[in-house]
Amino acid sequence: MDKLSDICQKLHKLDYKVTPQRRVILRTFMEHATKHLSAEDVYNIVKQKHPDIGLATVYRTLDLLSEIDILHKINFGDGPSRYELCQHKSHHHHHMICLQCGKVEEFDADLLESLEKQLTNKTGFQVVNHQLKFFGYCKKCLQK
Amino acid sequence: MDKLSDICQKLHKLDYKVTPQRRVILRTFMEHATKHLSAEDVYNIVKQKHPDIGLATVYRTLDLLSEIDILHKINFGDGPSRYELCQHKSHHHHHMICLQCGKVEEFDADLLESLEKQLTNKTGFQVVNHQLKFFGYCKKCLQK
DNA sequence: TTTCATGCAAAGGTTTTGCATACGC
DNA sequence: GCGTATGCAAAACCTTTGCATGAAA
Repeated sequence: MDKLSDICQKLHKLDYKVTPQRRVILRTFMEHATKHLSAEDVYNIVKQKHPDIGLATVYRTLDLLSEIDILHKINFGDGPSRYELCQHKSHHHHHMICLQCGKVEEFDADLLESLEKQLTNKTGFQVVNHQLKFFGYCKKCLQK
Repeated sequence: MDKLSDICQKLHKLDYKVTPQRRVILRTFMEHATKHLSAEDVYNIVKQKHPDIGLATVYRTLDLLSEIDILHKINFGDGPSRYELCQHKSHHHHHMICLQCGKVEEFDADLLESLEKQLTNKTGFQVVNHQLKFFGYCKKCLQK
C-alpha cells in the first residue's frame, strides 16, 4: 500500500523533516506489519542498527506519525500503548484479545457502518473513526 | 439493578472481606452511575467523608471489583484508566469520544451479536465481552 | 543559515509493591 | 486468633519536557 517514499513525501508536504530516525522507525513498522509495537519495542528493534537513538525520539516520532494518520495508537489494557500502520484497511479491522494468554489477533469486518449512521441520527455525534475490541478465549486456549 | 447488599454478598461468597473502604467505594459508583471515574476521582470523592483512606487501597479495590465483574475498566486514551459499574446493560453500551472537547457520551445498541457469531465461526475465538469506541465530534463542537 | 529534530537527563503522571499494623470474620 | 485488607512510603513503569547540540532544508 503506502511505500516508505510516499510517507516521506507526506512528511515533506506537511513541513516535517525527513530524518534518519523517522525513516528507520517507519521501516520498523513496515517490517513488522502484523505486530502491535509499543514504544519500547520500537526502541529495542531500532537500537540494534542505530544505537544512538533516544527513547524520547521514538515517543515523539510515534506521536507525530499518529497525529498525521500514518500510525494508529491503541491501548490493549496491558501496560503501554501500541502502534500499527494505518493502511487503508484499518477502519474495518478489529482486535480479539485472549484473556488467557494475552495474544492479540485481528479480524476484518465492516458491519459498523449502519450502526454509525444510526448513532449520528439519534445523537448528532459525527463519527470519524471507531475502535472495536473483543475479549474472550482464543482457539488454542480453548483446546487446553 | 444490583444493590449494594447484593454486591457485598457476592464479595462474601468469593471469600473477600466486606470492609468499610470497599463499601464506600462501591457507594461512590452508585452515586455517580453516569460518570467514568478514575482511581484519583474515586480517591478524592471518598476522602471527603473518609479522610484516612489510601490511594493504594482505591487501586486495589478497583482491581478487585473489575476482576469479579462488578466494575468495568476502560481507557479512553487520555491519561488514567476509568471505571464504571458493569450492570446488565454494559455489554450493549458503547462510548462516543469527542476529539475536540474530550467529552465522553454513551450510546446503547446491540448490533454486535451477529458479528460475534460470525467471528467465532471463522476464527474459533470465543467472545465473552467487547468494547466499542467511536471517535468523532459531538453536537456542540459541530455547531461552533 | 534558519529552523526544527535529537539525545540526554530530569520530571511528571499513573499504578504497583513491601511491610508493619489493623480489622473482618 | 487467623488471615486478609489497609495505609504509608518507596519503587516501578510509561510518557513528557527542558535544554543544549546537531542536522535537514
